[in-house]
Amino acid sequence: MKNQDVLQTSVFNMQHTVESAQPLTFYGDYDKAKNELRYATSKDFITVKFYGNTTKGRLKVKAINKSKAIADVSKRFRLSDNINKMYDEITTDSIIANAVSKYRGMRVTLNDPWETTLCFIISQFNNVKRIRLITRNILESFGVAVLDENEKQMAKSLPTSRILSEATEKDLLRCGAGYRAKYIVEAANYCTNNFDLYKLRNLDYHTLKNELLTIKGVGDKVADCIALMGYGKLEAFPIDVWIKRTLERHYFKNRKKNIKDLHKFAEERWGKYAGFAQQYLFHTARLKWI
DNA sequence: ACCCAGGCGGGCG
DNA sequence: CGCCCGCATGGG
Repeated sequence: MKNQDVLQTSVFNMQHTVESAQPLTFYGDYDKAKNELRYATSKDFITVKFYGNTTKGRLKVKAINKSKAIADVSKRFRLSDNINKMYDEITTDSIIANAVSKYRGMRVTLNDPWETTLCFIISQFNNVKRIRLITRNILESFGVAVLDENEKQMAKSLPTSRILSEATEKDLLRCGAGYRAKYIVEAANYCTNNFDLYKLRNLDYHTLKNELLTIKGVGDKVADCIALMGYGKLEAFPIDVWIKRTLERHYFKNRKKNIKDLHKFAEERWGKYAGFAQQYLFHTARLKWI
């Protein structure tokens, strides 16, 4: 069929999704004018272009293996989620309502566990621009060539943990990773030789998070990011500086709260979709603060 | 020049 | 436990 390369969407906004600082978007290439995203998987180079509006649209996918690419896009953007139900569950107040109204259609993406781990180790005590820079440098230096039918390189995909376990701290310093360089090498070694990220998919959220915390360089916040965007645990609620500030400002009259209390607050208020709520609060705070 | 960034590990009390 | 500090690097 002619339309095999098209995915129908409803309540989907690619721009908000891509611009909200998620792993796919750290190493993918997004053209805002065309509303087109290009990214490499380990086996293909996918171009996905959005047509239509948030309420109703379609995604046109180009790749060597189109059916697999379609499946990848659908999974990454979580297109089969009942997003309206999720909005109903998280819209507890005007703060969230405004964020949802502004960024309706923004999805929490579902990414490869190792890629997510790598991206969020890099993210710590860093800004989005530099996360993207470092990720791109690692992609350039250690990425795996993705070939077309004629054995010609189309792109590079992010290196596996095995590949990065062969790298040295110095190599990663050259990529701009700074003091995180040693965390990356250690995590790559650990996830290659002692700890299989791909066997954790069936764990419940709390067990998963405790497992992830055994990786050096992964603390409370990064573990939640990995659980949320690498494993799809929507109840995971990463608390970074933006979320902490925005919660304190809007829900605690600017009073300082500790991380533990904020986790408790988020769990009680947004429950199993706390991470979904978090993405809206984060994106709003990051773009609009001051 | 100074401050900040999707925090974390380690050390100390 | 909880708290506090140093940490690499580039952009505003």
